[in-house]
This record gives sequence, structure tokens and C-alpha cells, in this order.
Amino acid sequence: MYTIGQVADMFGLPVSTLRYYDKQGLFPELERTSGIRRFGDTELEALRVIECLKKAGMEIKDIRLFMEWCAEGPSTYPKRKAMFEERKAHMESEIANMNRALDMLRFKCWYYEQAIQDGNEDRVKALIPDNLPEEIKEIYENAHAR
Amino acid sequence: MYTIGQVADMFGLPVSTLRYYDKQGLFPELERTSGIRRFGDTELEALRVIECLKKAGMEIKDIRLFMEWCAEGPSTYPKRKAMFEERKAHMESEIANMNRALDMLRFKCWYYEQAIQDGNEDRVKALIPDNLPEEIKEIYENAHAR
DNA sequence: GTAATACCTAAACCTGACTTTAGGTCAAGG
DNA sequence: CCTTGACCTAAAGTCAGGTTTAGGTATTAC
Repeated sequence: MYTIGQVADMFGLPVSTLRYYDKQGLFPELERTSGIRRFGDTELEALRVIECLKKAGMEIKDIRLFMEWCAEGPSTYPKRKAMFEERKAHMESEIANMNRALDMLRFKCWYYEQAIQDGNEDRVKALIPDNLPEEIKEIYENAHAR
Repeated sequence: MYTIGQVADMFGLPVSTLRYYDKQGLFPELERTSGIRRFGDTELEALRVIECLKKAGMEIKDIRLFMEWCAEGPSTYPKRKAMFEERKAHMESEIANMNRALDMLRFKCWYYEQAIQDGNEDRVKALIPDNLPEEIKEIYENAHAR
């Protein structure tokens, strides 16, 4: 069993964040002795999971739901899986969007490289969108696809 | 020349957002006739660029900077290019992080699929991290790599 | 015995990107 | 004439995810 300060050190998180997570219901099993939080293995594991779920872009209230389901037992396996499936689909489309934004950035870098060489944007502007060199054409099209 | 309401319709944005963008300095060249905003080609182009830059995760204050550079002329090409290069690097690392989070989600989906089949987590828990089947091992390792 | 720590709470504050509200101007329509 | 609708402003409100502050308790250190 660990105190909040020890856990904060272990995870490199501010104490205030742990208290905030607790208040948001992210540790449904957390125990206390005379008012003081006692973090056990369950909570350490929960924190590892929280770090993952946050990376996956999940909101606190969804993470709480997940933690509650974990505390409820095997009957919630399907709900938990469904939550991850939904997240997975969401992330896949986010990544696709970001890759398009990335191609837009690649295009802009190329564009300004040309403009710097020419001293103006006239020539490079005239190439858009139909006379782009092969090397950049596909990037441009990907970036502007809807 | 268009009014704010017409532009809002064209871009599918609330009027309030356009006024907000203006207040944030995103249209440095915007003109007015007796107090009323007049959006011209420069502003429509700016809005297209703003949509791109927002997709690339840029903050309003950086977009403002960019717009100011655009208004300043060719001497700012290198700054503009550098901004896009920096954004590009940032996005690439974000995408890499998201792909790792995605592998974590794939792993969790697989994990709960096993748990549902078994009715408990005992067997699948025991497989982690050294006895995972080939099909999932790489995903697990990618997800947990630092 | 008192000062420094580590813990506790409730409540206020912060940031970013907007949105909403309250109050005002001006032109056109009935 | 007066209401409707499009425009304007400044200022306050909203949301998430924390952080900070103010005030209190309990243990240990000198």
C-alpha cells in the first residue's frame, strides 16, 4: 500500500492530479485509513490503464465508466470490448485525417521551398492544381481529398 | 465582396466564429464600410488556409502569426516554411504516438475477446507478456514500447 | 514547543476556442 | 410607425482537464 505522494513519484504525476482523478471516480475501489488514501495494486494497475486510455484520446468520464465496469466483474467484458472497438475505429479515422493534414504540410513546405528559390510565389502558384510535378502531385491530391 | 453572413453560409461556420477569428487577428487585411466587415478574396483564401492549419493542430495565435507573415510579403517565406516544418515534425510524432495507442487498443480488443470466450481473465492474463501468440505479440510489444 | 512535512477538503482559477448574452445601429417591409 | 432581420460591440459563460489557493489535521525533527 502506498500514499498519494509515493504514487505521484512513481508515475511522475502531481499529487493534485491523483486527487482529481479520485474525485472523478477513477479509483472506485480506493480505500482510506482515517481519511488518508491508500493506493494498492488495483489502483496502480488502474493508473497504468488510465495512461493508456488517455493516450487513446478517451475522456475522463469514459475512463470512469470503464473503471466501474472493471469493478463489476466478468459480466461487463462485452461492454468493455465494445468501448475499445469504438475507440479503435475513432482513432483510425483520426489518424487518417492527420495523415491528410500531414500531406498538406508537406505540400506547404515544398511550396515555400519553391517560393524561396524563385523569390516570389508566382511560378509555384501557377502550377496548382494541374501542373504539379509528379514528385508532389500525389501529396497535393491526398491533402485536398475529401 | 461579401458580408459576414454570406461568408458564414459559404463555409458552414457560425457568424460568431468569424467575428472571433477577426478579433484574434486572423484577417489582418479585412476592410470595413461604415463599421461593417467586407470579406474579399484575400479573406476567403485566408479562411481556406485557416481550415487547413486547424486540421494540422495549429493554435490561433500561430495562425495569426502566419497571416501576419503573409501580409508582410516574400521576406517571410523562410519563417513560414520553418513553421510548417516544425508542425510537420510535431504531427509525425503525434501520429507515431497514436499508432502506438492504436496497437494498445487492438491488444485490448483481443484481450477481451479471449476473456469473453473463457468467461474470465485468468488464462489471458497469464499469457502477458511472455507467452502471447504470434498473431498478437508484435502488437503488444509495439503498444508497450517506450 | 514549535516548525516543517505530508496529508485532507472545498472552491477558485487557468487555458483555448468558441458561444451566448445584453444592448445598440440601421434599412426594408407591412 | 414599428417590427423584423442583419449587422455591430463588449463582456460573460462554457467545457475539459487540470492547478492553485486557503484553511485545517497529524506526525516527525530539532
